[in-house]
Amino acid sequence: MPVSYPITPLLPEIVASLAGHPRLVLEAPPGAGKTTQVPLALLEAAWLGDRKIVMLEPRRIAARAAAEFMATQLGEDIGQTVGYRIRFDARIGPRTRIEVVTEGILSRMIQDDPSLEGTGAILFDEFHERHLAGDLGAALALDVQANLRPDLRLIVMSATLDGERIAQWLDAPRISSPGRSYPVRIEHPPARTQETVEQHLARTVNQALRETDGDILAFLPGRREIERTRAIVERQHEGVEVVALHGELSLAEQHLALAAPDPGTRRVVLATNVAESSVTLPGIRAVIDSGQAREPRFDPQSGFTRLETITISQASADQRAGRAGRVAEGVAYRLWPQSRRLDAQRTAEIAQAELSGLVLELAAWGSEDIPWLDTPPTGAMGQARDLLRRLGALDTSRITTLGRKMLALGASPRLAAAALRAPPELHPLVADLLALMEARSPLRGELGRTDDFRARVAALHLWRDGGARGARAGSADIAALAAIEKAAGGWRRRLGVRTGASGVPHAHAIGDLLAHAFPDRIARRDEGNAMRYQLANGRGARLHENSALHGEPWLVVLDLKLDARDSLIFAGAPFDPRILEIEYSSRFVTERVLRWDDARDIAEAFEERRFDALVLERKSVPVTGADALPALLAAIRAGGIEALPWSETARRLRARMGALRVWRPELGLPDVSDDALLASLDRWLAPYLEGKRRLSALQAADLSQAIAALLDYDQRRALDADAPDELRVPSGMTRRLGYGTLPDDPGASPVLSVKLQELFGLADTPRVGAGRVPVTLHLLSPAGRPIQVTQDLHGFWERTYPEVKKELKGRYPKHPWPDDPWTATATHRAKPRGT
DNA sequence: CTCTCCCT
Repeated sequence: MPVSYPITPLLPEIVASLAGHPRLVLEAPPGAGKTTQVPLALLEAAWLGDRKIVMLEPRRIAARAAAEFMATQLGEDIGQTVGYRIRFDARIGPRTRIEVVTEGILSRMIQDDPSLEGTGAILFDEFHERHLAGDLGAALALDVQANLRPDLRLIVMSATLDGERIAQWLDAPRISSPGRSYPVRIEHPPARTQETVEQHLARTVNQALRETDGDILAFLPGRREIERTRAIVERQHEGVEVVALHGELSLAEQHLALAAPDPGTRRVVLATNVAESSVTLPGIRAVIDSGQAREPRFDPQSGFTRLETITISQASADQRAGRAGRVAEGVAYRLWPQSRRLDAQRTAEIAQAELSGLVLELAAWGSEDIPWLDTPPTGAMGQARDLLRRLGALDTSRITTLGRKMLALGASPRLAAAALRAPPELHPLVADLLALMEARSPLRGELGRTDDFRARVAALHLWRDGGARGARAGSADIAALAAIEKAAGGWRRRLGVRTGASGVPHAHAIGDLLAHAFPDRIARRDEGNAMRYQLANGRGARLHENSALHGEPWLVVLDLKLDARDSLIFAGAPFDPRILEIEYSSRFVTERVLRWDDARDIAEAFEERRFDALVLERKSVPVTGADALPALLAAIRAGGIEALPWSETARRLRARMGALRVWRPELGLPDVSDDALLASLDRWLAPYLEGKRRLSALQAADLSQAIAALLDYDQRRALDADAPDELRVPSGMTRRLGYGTLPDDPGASPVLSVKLQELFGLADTPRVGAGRVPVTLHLLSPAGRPIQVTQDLHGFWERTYPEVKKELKGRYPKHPWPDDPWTATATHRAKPRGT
């Protein structure tokens, strides 16, 4: 008797649509029967011939369950018409026509046989989850269909789907099926001011207990929030069973959550996203949704992935609410305002994940230009290529032989690189590391908090050697160890190893192997602070207070919490730094590094030996003229032109040059302003710095010479003539000209300070600048007191001198004060010479 | 002193 499903009436339409068009989008909510009924219906399609159907499932449990369900429906055993293929486990027979596979398997199948010989249709189940492997598989399949296999049928199936966009991407018709579920009433209980999510949720639990029958499922972002909420709910209610459900729980604990509660007991399940898709809970009548989830976000800048608490999408909210309507009408309480708009769909994993596995697949495929639904972001792609080059999987952008082997091994690129570098005698240990690295830590209790990764390996070995009694009571989850051992067995088969590792490997064996997987996360202890480490990628990290790794000089960091300052190391293993010399000799550089020590006013040279950003050795080396020069010039640029040892001579020389440049531009004198001198240090000053290590070794005389050398011979002669240092006055003495200070006004008239009597006999103001600029006379009394400032000596003699003379005569009677200064003899003494 | 989930 064929059982009827909501999707059953649509099956002929689905088959017919695919006969006319090789792609289809099928939207059907949970309970419609699409996962099991569609593959069986396609089996009868004429266009399929005797080809196979491949169906992708995002989870191994779902793949196995779907295959079993279909086999049962056919009245067969699994491995006959219907089989499955997941990692380390396949039940496929010679007659198998429907293969249910997990997402990673499809890219393997396509890479191994791009024409997909013998496959007539591929179904992508639960495509709305938008896993990385699903997106890649779909894009590869579309590429195959477009270029090699136009007859290949592709069916994208989903519960909640961005149907219009997907249909456009696929250029495919859409068929929608009703589901089999009951109506769910949506409520938005408002939060009180200052209320935490946990308090709000606990209050809503009370409301749900009053308003509904059956069990309550609440969604929270993480374990911490679950524990806080549990504390509040348990305080408020007796006779209510509160169950936590999250990924860190043992299988036994998860089973407890899934088992039916005692009759008459209301149960409240506090869950993370596990309960959104992976775990099915019976008997839920009310859902309480915090609207939050935690998701990994890859940061290409740092190369690390961190968990972020995000606001869920509308599709997730609907999925969560749907959990309340499986058995009867239900209620969903949403802890956010009804007015808030959520994003329609969740962000695809491809947009926010680490992409080294994807890039390796694409390198093997030979093209990144395949029909993506969402194109992978360039930043993460670039980071992935860098990592793959570092691991030896790519040279520039082509896949290497090692890269192909890594892909064939089927571990993440990092772990695959480490596995393939290991000598065969270590393969048993490698198998354990692959299994342990891919699983959550099996350690529990006190030991669960250790950051020494070796403790996980030790727990596995103890358990393997001595069974459940071998593992110390309470310090490890036996079920988790069993699952890890199963995976390790799979890796052993793939590596061609018969027996598992046992006993205690030497202290560095584990770190030495894993260092090959995380060459960018090699860490060296700080010299000053034993809790701090420097990572090879240039970042800082620290151990937590009770670290078991304290004292290790070298670590490979396996897991950390990213922080702008020092990240916190969650897991690591010590290793022997000699492997770096042996295996990564090309990443060592020895470089001369020059530094200016401002406090000591000295250029220092070091020879540094580095591994990436880690400075391993630094020794002082003599500073040669050639390499001190850049440091000195940089120091001068930093300190400014005034920091140079300017002598009075040099200052005056520079001032005169500045003046003449303005007075006689036709001479083409160089610009000697601060900015111009700083900008051209390497031309005019560099020759005088040669061989010097300290700035103070630059003598004032050097600077004067360097300034003077800015002029050629003709300019120098013009300078002496037209911007002279001093002027001879009628008394026969020479007096200095005062030039303005740069850069105030380089062309200002220079000042000649002179006693009045020294100018007797001089009719007019002396001029400089080839006669273009009168000097500014500061006329002084015999005692040097200022009498008058003027640029018009002639006018002074004529108009002012008669007045001034009277006064000066009284005050300085011993000095000559002639009535006719034009013809008088100039003197700098009290009495004219020879009188 | 800590973290959702999934997979070759």
